[in-house]
Amino acid sequence: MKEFVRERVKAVLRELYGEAVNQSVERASFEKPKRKEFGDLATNVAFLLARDLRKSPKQIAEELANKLRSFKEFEKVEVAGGGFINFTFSQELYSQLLREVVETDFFISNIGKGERVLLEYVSANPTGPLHVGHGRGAVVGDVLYRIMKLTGYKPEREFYINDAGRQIKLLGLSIFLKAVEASGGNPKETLKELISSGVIGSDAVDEKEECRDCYKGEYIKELAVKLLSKRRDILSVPPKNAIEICAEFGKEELLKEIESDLKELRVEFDNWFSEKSLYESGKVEKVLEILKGKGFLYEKEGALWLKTTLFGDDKDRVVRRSNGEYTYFASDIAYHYDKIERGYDRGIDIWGADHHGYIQRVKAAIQALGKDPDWLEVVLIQMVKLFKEGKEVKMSKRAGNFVTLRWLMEEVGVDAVRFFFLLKRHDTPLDFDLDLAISTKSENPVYYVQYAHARLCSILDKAEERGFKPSKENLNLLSSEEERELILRSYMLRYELQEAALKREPHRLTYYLIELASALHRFYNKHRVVNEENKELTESRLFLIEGIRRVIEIGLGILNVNAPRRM
RNA sequence: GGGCCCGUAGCUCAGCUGGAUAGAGCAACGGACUUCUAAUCCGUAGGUCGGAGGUUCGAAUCCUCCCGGGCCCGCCA
Repeated sequence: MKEFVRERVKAVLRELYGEAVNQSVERASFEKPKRKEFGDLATNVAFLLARDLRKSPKQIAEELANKLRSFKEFEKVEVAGGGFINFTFSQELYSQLLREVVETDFFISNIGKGERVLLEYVSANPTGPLHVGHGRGAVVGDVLYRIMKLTGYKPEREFYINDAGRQIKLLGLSIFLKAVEASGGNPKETLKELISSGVIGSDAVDEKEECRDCYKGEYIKELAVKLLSKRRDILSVPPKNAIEICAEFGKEELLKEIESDLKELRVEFDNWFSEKSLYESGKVEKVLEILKGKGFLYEKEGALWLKTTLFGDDKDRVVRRSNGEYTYFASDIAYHYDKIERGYDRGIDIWGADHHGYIQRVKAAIQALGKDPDWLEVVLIQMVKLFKEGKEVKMSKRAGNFVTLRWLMEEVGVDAVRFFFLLKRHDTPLDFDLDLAISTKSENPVYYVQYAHARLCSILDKAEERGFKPSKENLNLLSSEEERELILRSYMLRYELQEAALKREPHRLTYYLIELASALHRFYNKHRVVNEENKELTESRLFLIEGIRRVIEIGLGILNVNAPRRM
């Protein structure tokens, strides 16, 4: 519909001023005006042309409007506000839009032009349960994926498993010490022995003679107990091996748990990419070789550094520590290099906002490898805080210092979790009101939208019982303000998806649905659909009802939230 | 000290590649159920868009400075 108006404007411009002005049309906005007196669609194209044509915006707008009035699709074309052109659509055009809403895939478009995009999200370390922050990133990624798919991109979803390096060793040690404790041993003594026998470094112990960076929380103990029941001999194998076994076991168990949590949240991936595989296939060494060949690596104090400062980073970064271990950064360079090699046109990483300092150095590395740093886009997800009865919920029994995603899902249900995570733009902190999320009152936006869907279904059912069925024969009867509003809004799904894809802002869709639901409820309270006296109007309205129902169903489907027929 | 994000109604936030009289929900107040789901709707009230400059036909939106808040800045991930 916007395309339609744009084409008409272009044609008229060409006729009036020649080909040269076409680029202004591409930059011009075609938006639904804020105020209804301004019609159905407005454009600022005259303002943009004013300089080139050396005429006032108003004069240009008038000239355009005069020509545009001849199209029968426009009931009115008016100039206002110093140069805006306001279009009011004809009833016939409205009918056509509604038919498209009901009968076509009008919401699918191709602004992505087949661009291959790799979306990476969640990518939690398999060293603990998922927390609510992971959940927010997961939902943002999942919904963005579906939006991009419908707008002509070719997105794929990937989870990067950090299954190598220090944090996995720490996981092993954490479980091992709990296993010692659960078997009646003294973890402090064990730590000392491990250090004196050289299995772990002396820096692994803090002032209280406890493991410095070990994972805490009940789940470590659960894992230790579970492992003990499977392998009673774990404490009698050499400690170095035992810790490795613990690490491997813990990682496998936690990964299973992460997968099942995500499945519960209805979040899926096309590919699970293992960090470890980058080491095993030699890709980490290979990529460092390349960087070395370009002269971007140097040794200092026994460590290996990448000159990221050459590419705008604050300081150079270590890729291999003096003890020979690679840093997380090293495998991340290899990982992004691998993504690029796999042929994606663009990578979008969804990270927690606390990682923002990391963006610069990864982009620097990409540039050092001779690629465009803009290949990578990073979407930052701000913190989630939970509130119950006005107080912040901070800890979970099981995970220790954070609240698990699973707990949240059990508390408020998956529909509410998903919807609420998209209630704010992803880069603003989210205060999640648990009481609101389980409320079945109008104040709860999930219920508000779902209720609209149930209400629509109910109307369709009732009408069917009385022998009415949707008909597109007399759509011109749908001429009230509320009906025209609903038709226009329904069709706008197409543009909301485009906007959301372009800006990588899936929350726009939830706002759209709330507004559409609101328009529907307003209509419902003012007009009766089923009217025994007027079959034509009833059946036309049923057609409209079916259209709105379809749009809400599609919208909720993209959010992966249920659209119930009854509530 | 440096970097990133944020500051919009009493509260929680939309709107930000500049566009017309700045929006929504909640809370407050007043109304609407013999009618397809009142889990709804209508109305009233509520604002120097943190502040000051600048850019221009036009600024909540872009630029500079300042104030306030959050996060990050290790041979951590």
